Amino acid sequence: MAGIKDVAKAAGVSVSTVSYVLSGKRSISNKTADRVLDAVNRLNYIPDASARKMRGHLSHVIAIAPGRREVRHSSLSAYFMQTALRAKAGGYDVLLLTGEDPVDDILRVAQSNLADGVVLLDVEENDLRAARAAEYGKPCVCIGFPKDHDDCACVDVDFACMGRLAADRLRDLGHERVVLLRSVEHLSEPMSGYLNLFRDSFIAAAEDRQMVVMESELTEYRNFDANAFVSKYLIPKNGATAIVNQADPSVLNTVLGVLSVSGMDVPQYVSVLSCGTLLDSYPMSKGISEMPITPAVQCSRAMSLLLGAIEEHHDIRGEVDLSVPTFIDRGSLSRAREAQKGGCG
Amino acid sequence: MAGIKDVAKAAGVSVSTVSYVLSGKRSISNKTADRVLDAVNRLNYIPDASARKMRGHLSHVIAIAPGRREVRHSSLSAYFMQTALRAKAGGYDVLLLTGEDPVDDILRVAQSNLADGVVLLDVEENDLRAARAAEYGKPCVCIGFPKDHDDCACVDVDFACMGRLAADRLRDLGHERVVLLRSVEHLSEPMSGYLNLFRDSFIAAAEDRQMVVMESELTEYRNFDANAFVSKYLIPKNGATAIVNQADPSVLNTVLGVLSVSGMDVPQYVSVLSCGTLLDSYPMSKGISEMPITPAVQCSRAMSLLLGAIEEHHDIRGEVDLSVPTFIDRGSLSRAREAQKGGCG
DNA sequence: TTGTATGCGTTATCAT
DNA sequence: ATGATAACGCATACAA
Repeated sequence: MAGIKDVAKAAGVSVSTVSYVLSGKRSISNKTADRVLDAVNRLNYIPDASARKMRGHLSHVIAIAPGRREVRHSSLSAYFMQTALRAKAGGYDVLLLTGEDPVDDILRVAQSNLADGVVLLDVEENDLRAARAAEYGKPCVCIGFPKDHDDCACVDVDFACMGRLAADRLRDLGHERVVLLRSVEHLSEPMSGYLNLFRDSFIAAAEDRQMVVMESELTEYRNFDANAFVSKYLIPKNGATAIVNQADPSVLNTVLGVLSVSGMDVPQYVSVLSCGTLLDSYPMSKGISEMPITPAVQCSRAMSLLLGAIEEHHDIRGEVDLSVPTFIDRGSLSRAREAQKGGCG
Repeated sequence: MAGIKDVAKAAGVSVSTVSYVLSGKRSISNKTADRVLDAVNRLNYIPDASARKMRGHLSHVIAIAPGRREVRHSSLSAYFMQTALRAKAGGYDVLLLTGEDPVDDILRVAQSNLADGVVLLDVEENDLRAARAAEYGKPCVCIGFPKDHDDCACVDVDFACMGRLAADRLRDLGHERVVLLRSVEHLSEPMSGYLNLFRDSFIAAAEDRQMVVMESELTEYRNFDANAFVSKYLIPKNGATAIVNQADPSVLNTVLGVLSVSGMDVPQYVSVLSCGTLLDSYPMSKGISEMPITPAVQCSRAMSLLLGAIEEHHDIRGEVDLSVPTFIDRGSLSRAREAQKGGCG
């Protein structure tokens, strides 16, 4: 591993000249610059990251902390990769923490200056990592919305808004009876914040609009019975005309299979709207319209905030950045079947 | 951020005493040790990672490099997390690279000494990252089995062996006609190495054993038609008595749905064996026996090799560590239906 | 048992 | 336009 001294020697100049050629922070004659760059290439010189940091006081590394690792989270790698991409675009690398002893890990990498900032994933309503953000001594941003966020910034989709938008959209299509399909993830306590944010807001908005909301039972994955679900909520005369899905794509897929076999076409017989999910990278048996989570958007905003805090010394503590939910039409929504028959409901 | 000087001042000792108290590399009187540790706690002192590294020449960071990010890979986060866990157990942190410009990224972090070693994920048969491992100047281990692995170590499940074991197991149960279910991932060129390793070995072994292997068409996810698959390969008189699945769990799930609806019970009518998949964290509609990929095992071995190379200066270039496939019985295998009727085939 | 001094590889501040 | 050198925070060889 050649160092700056070797380059200087090879180019016949001093170390400071080499440094300045590389940083461009003062004017250098073309002749010396060429000699230096030539030596750099010949020796394959790359500055040592630690030594560089000792002066600049920035490691150009941000830490990313997933939640407890036992939480099933199929979109986790999307958040990892998007964070890494955005970080790299800003000249940063990403350090991946494990999720066990989350606070300890964050404290260690933050206080040892291994990382310049922290991104928190899988943030729960009562999140210890967020609550203790003040101790990190480094800027911290949550992807999610913890109750106690005095010392960190929060970036998330506006799930309360999503609930209202979902209710509006279905009501506008004449749906008056809706069933909410939820899956096992909800069984773990404390429930993941955003799922409940959406649920509560959706139910409130739906009731405001005189809609009836049924909720599927919460079961273990393996015990989920799509036939029972369809029989109970969709077949009866007063069954739902629309499904709002919050469950795992696979659970939804199973339901779609039963609907298909039973001749209950989507969207003619029943409309389906999936909320807070990420279906586009997932092989669904049928296109399902969706108000998705948006890892790319959230990670991008999180990195903007974080880099602003690190490099411009912005104080981002307590900042909240909720983004308006997007809607992707994949053709699984239509007017409610009664409304279709009876006219403009 | 308190430094070692602050601690020394607060404890009324010299910096070297503080350093030695913390490292335990020479004996210290209890009295001073207590004073120092007290000061350390009071000031919340954590040594600076970069300064420490300047002496030790180890950053205690390993880089993990996923393949091209557009490759769908639902188990990616399992590899990330397992690597991070094993690394942390050895006192290392994990730096997550992005997958675009893979070689550039690796060169940068390796040559700048940001990372002490490299783990390659999503390794393809012709993998540029593995082929150029010599340039990294740091030990490198692949999870996967590239053709050119002169300059890195390889850790993987022995997929060739898995193919033989799968053929044996089915043949022992009297299955003579088997259909191989594969999914869209295979469409991208070059095909992911391990999928083909298994396929080729399975087909060869099956033919050795006088079995007939059919292969499902390769289609896009959204175009996969489970009904057509079942009609074509399972319903005919000379249809398959067993399915060997290499496809995405969701694709398999769809097939299981069709089988269930058609009254073709698993395993009474048709046996199912899933190979090279990771079903246990996945909500299948029915338990499926499996010879799975094993992220925890591979990551653990990869880290052992890597840390040995980093810390004991073992030369691991060219080493290949293939682990014997495991079998998980979830009750989806039984004797072939003809064999059941006709006796000991 | 403890303290002093040096060096790790850079960058920035002087000086030339 | 270029060179010499101090300083970053720590670990260790050496001195006491």
